Amino acid sequence: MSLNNGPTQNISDSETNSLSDRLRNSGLRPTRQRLSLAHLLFSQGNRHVSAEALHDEAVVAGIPVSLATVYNTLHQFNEAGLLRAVAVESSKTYFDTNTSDHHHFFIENENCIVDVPASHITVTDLPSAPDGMEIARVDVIVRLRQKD
Amino acid sequence: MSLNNGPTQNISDSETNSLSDRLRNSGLRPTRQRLSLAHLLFSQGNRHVSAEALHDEAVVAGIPVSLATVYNTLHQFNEAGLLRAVAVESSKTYFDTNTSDHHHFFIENENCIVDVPASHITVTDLPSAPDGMEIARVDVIVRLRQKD
DNA sequence: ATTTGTGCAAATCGTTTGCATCTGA
DNA sequence: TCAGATGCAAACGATTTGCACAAAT
Repeated sequence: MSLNNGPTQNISDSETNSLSDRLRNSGLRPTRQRLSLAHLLFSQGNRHVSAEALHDEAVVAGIPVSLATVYNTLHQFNEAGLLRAVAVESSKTYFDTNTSDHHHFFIENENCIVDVPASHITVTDLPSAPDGMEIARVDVIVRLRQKD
Repeated sequence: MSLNNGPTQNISDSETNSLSDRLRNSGLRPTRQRLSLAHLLFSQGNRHVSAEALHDEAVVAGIPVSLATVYNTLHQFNEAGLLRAVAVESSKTYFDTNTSDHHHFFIENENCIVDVPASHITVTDLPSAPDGMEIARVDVIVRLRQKD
């Protein structure tokens, strides 16, 4: 059993250690909250979460953390390259735990993001960036809707 | 001179008539506000405006219109296909007067959207949509940042 | 006359911030 | 110890909504 007081989830000591290292390597102190959130984010394969959703999850898992801290943490993880913010519709921000080069489906009436299967989608004929600018990233969003 | 009471802009009767028809064809009553906003939007080539910006423009042009009406109008135009909402990330929604199939540059520190020169960008290897779904649209956003 | 649109101000939603308190190194 | 993290509640900006009034057909 780890030293965490509340959480009902199980985090092995070895996982805690590797998460700690990951945070430390990004210049972030491995605090209880950050470790717990990292566990929720990174131990379940690729995920696309909003701040609210992650906060709800944490509360359900018995992790004491405020919404403000969830926002802080998500942004810090994003800046550290542990996560990637995905822009779909400007109301809510989603964070993708898959930071490799890939694209997304967006299911319009469910407000749900899914990775496009790897190796699919090729973008060609990219125009060159205007003078003094460079291309930071190319995002492709394939918007899906219910047929009929 | 048209019957509009306030606006300092010049809208010819023939333009008013064609805008009227366009609105009517979309099932929208050609009211003073909608005509004036349509004029601002469609008489200056391709534009990418936010609700706030358009409202400011209208106020400067002497068009009496409330911000709420600008929001309503933009959404109605969007639904009618006269405009296209572009989602980037800045927490603000931009509306593009170019409704044809094309893509965008997004200049990161200026929060500014620019059309990618026509005929550029080809997307291939598109995965097929999951069962019961169809592709509504494919959006490509080329994010630019200042070099160095 | 009836339906639809408009303005205003208040309400809402996602997100950020200020500040006192706590915690990890 | 003490910089850095957290929680809370209040502040915020963009957008929406409710309702009385005005305008279009």
